[in-house]
Amino acid sequence: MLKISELAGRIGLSAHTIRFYEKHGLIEASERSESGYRLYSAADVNRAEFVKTARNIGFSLEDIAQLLSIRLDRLSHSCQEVTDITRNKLHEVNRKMAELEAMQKVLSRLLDNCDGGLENATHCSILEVLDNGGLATNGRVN
Amino acid sequence: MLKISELAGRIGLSAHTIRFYEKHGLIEASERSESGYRLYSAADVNRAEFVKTARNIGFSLEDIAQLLSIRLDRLSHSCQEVTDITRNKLHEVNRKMAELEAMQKVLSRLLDNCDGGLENATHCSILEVLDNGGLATNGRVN
DNA sequence: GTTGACCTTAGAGTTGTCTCTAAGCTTATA
DNA sequence: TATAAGCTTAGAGACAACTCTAAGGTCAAC
Repeated sequence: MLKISELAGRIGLSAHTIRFYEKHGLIEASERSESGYRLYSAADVNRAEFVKTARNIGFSLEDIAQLLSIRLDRLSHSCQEVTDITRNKLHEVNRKMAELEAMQKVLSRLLDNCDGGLENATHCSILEVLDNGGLATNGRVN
Repeated sequence: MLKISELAGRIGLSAHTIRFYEKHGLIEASERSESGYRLYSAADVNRAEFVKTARNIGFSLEDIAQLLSIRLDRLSHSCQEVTDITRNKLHEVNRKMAELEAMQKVLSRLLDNCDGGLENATHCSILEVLDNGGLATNGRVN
């Protein structure tokens, strides 16, 4: 049985975070010592590692809570429920990527058109674009 | 002179948000009516539009505050200061994109390897991967 | 037996960007 | 003149995922 900081070291989370996850139902200690310390069994460690892996992949704590409840009772849940969660996450990631790509393009273009020298900013092309409502080439930025 | 909701309609922000931006020094009303209503001049509107455009591009409110102070006194600031802000933002965007791309790859691969059928989740390959610490092909995921 | 590392709890603070509420005054319309 | 829409303020609440604090109990080593 591991104490909280041992578990923390093992999976690469702080003890604070582990308690935080516990409060949100993600990780639990199946026992307590006489003095009240959390004690983690091998199964607890596995569960915590599951949480950490899912977190690393990018699942939200809420996603992970759902995944855990499926994991806990695989017979009552379909494989589809798992792929749904995963697919939703992928869609979310794709949406954010598209946003970031748009930002990336605009920022790159702003930088391309501006020499960025040490002269004063009177004729800074970036400020001009911002003043004029955005880049105007293929449809407005905003 | 425009009242707050007129400005709001014009630039596509809520009056709430405009007051919020004011509190953070981004937008200001150069006058008040006798009854205390905010009144926005053409210059105020330009400034608000600048803020909106910069926000649309993805600059943070803090970035925008800096850009505004440069815009307000272009002679005392260099063009480089503007490009620095822009370049930092671009780097931040690139960093986030890389993270999202990693997530995208993992999620896609998880979905590829799982049929997602209505059968129960006993042999769900996604849960298995999560249980085993991530995808194992070219270096660990986590 | 004392030091210092570790554990406990409840709860507050952080970050960024809003979003909303309450309580009350002003303005426009019918 | 009544009513509705719009304005004011200070301040609270929302969201996600931590992160930290205070005040105190426990444990191992020297």
